[in-house]
Amino acid sequence: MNSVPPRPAPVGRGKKVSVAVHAATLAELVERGYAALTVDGVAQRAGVHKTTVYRRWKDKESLVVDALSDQSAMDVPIPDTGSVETDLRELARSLVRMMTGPTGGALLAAMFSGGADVPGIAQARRQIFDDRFRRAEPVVVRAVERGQLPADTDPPQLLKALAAPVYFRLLVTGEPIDEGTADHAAEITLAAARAGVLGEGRS
Amino acid sequence: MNSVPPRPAPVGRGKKVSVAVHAATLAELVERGYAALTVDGVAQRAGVHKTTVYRRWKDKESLVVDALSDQSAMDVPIPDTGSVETDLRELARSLVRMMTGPTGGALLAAMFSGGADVPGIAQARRQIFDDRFRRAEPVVVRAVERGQLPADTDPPQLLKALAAPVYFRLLVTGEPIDEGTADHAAEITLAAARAGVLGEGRS
DNA sequence: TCTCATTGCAACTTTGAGTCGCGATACAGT
DNA sequence: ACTGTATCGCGACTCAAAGTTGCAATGAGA
Repeated sequence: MNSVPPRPAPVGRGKKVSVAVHAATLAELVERGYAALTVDGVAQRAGVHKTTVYRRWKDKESLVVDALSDQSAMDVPIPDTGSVETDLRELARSLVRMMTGPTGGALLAAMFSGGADVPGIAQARRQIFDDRFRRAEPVVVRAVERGQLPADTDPPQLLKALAAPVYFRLLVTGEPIDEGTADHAAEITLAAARAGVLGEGRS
Repeated sequence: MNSVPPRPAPVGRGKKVSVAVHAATLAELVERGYAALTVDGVAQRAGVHKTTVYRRWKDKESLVVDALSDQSAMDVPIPDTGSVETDLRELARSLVRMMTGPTGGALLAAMFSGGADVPGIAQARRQIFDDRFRRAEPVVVRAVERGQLPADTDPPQLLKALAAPVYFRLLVTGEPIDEGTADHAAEITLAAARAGVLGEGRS
């Protein structure tokens, strides 16, 4: 009967607003970066009033974190070619593609270009990476099963070794990133794995 | 005769002020990070008025970049133990030590936690790394001469491979950094170098 | 000692974060 | 179609920090 349903449909017209603000946040993030992003700017781009944004999100940080979390559900194709070399190369290349694409740009901009010390953003970032690594683990597991890698190879560790050179370029040296970067990272990781230094129980 | 020397001694009592502001900037950087750093806060800590800071530095960015450049002349001990394993491990460990120390903390805070997209800071960062890599190159050169590494091993590339895992932890995954991290990075790099994937002409 | 550059000081403008109250409106259930 | 309520628009507000300006005070060098 539900004499008085507390919140049968609490989302009124807010759904569309939410979507618009999300999109606007990502867009502003790409164009201006986190530091130069203004809530008013996001609101105007979304065709919404500033107050409305503040009614839905606590502050600038929450707004960006939320927009990021939404975007974190990006589909990462998990290669399965039967060869570790090819699989790792593909994995690295899709990472590069993500980074250089417009969507990835927003993510990276927020996560590293200004929001690095904001607790919420740091946490969201970690969550995104955990998720991504977990989904890529099968690639390593399969390689071990095929006998192409040492039995004690630790999947997360291998995946981190794979991603590290790419991020190093992006964040530290600022060198351009392309397929060659990905292929090189795959080579390094493969050599390390075969040498048995990506085993469990290592830091 | 110099009837009217343009600027015989332009630095009046400003020298001490400059030093104090520099120190204060670094200190505030460590405590609050780049984003939360206020010029007024720096000025007060330096025992100087805000206006004075603005008279010497164009804005917040210039102030931080300048303080950073000063600090960039940190001495990196270059190991020479006769063994690549030990040398690389030492190199990585001193990087970790630098990162976890108070001085390194200021650098990292400014370079990545908020100032990543500020052009001046990005440039200063690149310069610092170039310098650091150049000074460490002899380690690789010596190892090649000793026949411990393939002849075509590219020093900068090896050093980047060495640093990448450490920075990845610091900036991306946020995992704690210690000696184990350094040792692991050295192992990975060594395996890659021996496999010949750190040669010249690779991206 | 004398002088001029440098500093201290206070008041000012601007910009963006975040808040509040009120009136307008779109959607839900009937 | 009608009505009630939650949501939204709007403007005005506080607050903090960036950056500027004019003037008075002072310290270091000739």
